[in-house]
Amino acid sequence: MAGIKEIAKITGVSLATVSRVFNQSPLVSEKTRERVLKVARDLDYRPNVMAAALRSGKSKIIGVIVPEVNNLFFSGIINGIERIVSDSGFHIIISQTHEQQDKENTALNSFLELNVGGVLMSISKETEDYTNIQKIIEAKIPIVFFDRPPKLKEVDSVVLDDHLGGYIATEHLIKNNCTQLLHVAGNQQVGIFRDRKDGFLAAAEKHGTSGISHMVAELKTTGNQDIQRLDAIFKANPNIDGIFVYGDEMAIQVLQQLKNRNLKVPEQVKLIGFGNANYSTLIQPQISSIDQENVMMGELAATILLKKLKEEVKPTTKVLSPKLVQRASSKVVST
Amino acid sequence: MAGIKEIAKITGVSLATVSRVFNQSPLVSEKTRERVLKVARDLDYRPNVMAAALRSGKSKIIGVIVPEVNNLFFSGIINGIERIVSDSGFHIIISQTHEQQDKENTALNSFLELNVGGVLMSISKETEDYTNIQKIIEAKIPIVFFDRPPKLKEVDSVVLDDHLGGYIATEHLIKNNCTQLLHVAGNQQVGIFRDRKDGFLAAAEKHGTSGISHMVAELKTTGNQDIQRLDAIFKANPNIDGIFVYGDEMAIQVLQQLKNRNLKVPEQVKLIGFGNANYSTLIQPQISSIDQENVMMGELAATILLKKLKEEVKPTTKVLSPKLVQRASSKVVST
DNA sequence: AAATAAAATGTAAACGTTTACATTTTATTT
DNA sequence: AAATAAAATGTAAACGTTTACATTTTATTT
Repeated sequence: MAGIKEIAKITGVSLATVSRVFNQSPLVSEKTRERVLKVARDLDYRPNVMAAALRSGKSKIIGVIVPEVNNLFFSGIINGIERIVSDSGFHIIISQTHEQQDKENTALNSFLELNVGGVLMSISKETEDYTNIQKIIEAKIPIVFFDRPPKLKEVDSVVLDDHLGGYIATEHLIKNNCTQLLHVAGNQQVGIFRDRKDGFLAAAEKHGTSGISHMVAELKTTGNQDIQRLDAIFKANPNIDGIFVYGDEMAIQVLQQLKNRNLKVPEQVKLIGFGNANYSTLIQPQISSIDQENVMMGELAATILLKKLKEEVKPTTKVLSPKLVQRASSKVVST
Repeated sequence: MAGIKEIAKITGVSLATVSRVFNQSPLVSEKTRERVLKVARDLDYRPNVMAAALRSGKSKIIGVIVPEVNNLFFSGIINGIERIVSDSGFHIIISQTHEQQDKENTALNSFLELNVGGVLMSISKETEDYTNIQKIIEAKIPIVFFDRPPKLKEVDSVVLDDHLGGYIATEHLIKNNCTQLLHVAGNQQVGIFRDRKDGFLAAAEKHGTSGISHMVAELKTTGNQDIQRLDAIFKANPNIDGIFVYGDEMAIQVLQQLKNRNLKVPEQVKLIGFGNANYSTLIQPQISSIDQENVMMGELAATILLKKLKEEVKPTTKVLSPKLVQRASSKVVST
């Protein structure tokens, strides 16, 4: 495998100049640049990233940390990241935390060992201790957070306006003539679920004067117990005609329960989820949802990171607006 | 950050000896080993993987290539790989092909640039040209394939016995009193889908003498056209009482269609999918499926790779047996 | 045309390891 | 106890880049 040395010898130029060509240094004349590039192409030259990393202390690797990879939301983000990073010469290394702080720490330490050039991450639900994140920041490694930033100031992040998402979903139900609203809320420990609920409450209360009533059912456990609690609520409140569920997976379960109670969706009850998961369309009726713009989130986070790798930029927080995706489960049916 | 040099100075031993300690060389006495490790711990020493990679020509990175990361099957494999690799000192780098040969090539070239220590991969559906895979092999980088090996001899691979999977699924239906069997088959270009169909045929034909009849509907397009063809089949063959679908996602669609035709599952028709996807349990009735042992597949592939990294081993092909997961959709209902 | 500034190139050391080979120490055999 | 073999350690070069600093070349100013 040819190295910078051979190229230097053949073109009759020094090592430094060849190196400059590959690092897009402006300090090299167009003529020699072309000559070097030609020879490099002829020799099928590939820069040795390890050597460069060793000398410069920075590798051409971007570390990505997500809670889970098998998840439409995060895999979409990854796709967005890949798209932006792919032709920047950087490599992506993905680590999963499975929502565990210690796995997150392991990943961050890995990144330090690899001298990654930058980090893109969404912190785990469990994470409360930021010392490992601070280590990255202290090592002057640029880091951009997406979806779930830590509670630190002066960090770059790209987040979704979950409050707006909850608001949009609720308003959609109201516009489609629902008057007795129910929000099936997720674990309120999690910030985004709180925001969705608050969005629901804001929309419901805004229209409260015009005969709209609303209630919230917060789910705590996972599994059957929740399902039973919900069923009790449906039994006690047969007039519910609009349901906003905090996530699509649970929305499918809710749909199932409504069917069991012989409630027609969307004729009697309209339903909307959150997340725009792919399985929202597998089931009949297909479930309306709130799209989280995850691909764009990944693209944006990666774009900000790449910019930070080039120049000093002030920390920014970018807030994306979720979008309504209407499907059969919330359609107005003319009677 | 302390390096090998500081440790050498403090312990009064040479660079080489320190290096040997960290590379578990047997050529170092217990006494000095302990002394070195103690000092290393005190200094919070972390080996510089870049330097090691540069000098040795092999990095402590394992490259993993999967078609898609947002997929229960592959993400399970990744989890299995992570579990095995995690405390081996290796880092994992995941690339997706999205079933495209050129993305696969990009990933493989990336791996060469990074001088990965080993590769774990499942080839894309599109891949027919193996030159990039050959490059890896020529570079003497150990490589282990999982689920979809290339048609090359002398390669290590861990695969699933899809034929057996099809057989098990079909026999399960027969045992549960189905006599008019339908197999909804996937694209027969794909080897594993052919195997599943052949397994179905083998099981059905074995019992053909005892009044079992069977038919196959091969799906070609994706989307609505297939659904309509299937519906026509259901209409023309109202006696079908046992259906084996090539995959869980399609199984959900089939269940939907059966419901639309007011056919009760499992009372009138029993249904089983393939893949044991998580959404098989979201819907009512929960769908029986064939588990692909993906986590074990990942663990095995990683184990084989780690062994190859240590010593020369002959290429092996390990065949895993899929397992029946019975749920409500194929239960015998006492009348 | 000489003096100066700017652009382009070159020199050589360094990044932190690994490893072939050499040497010393320790254990084993005669 | 000397001779030999095995185990442990050491020396020094090398992996392929980047980069601070020095030098040369080219362009600009006087």
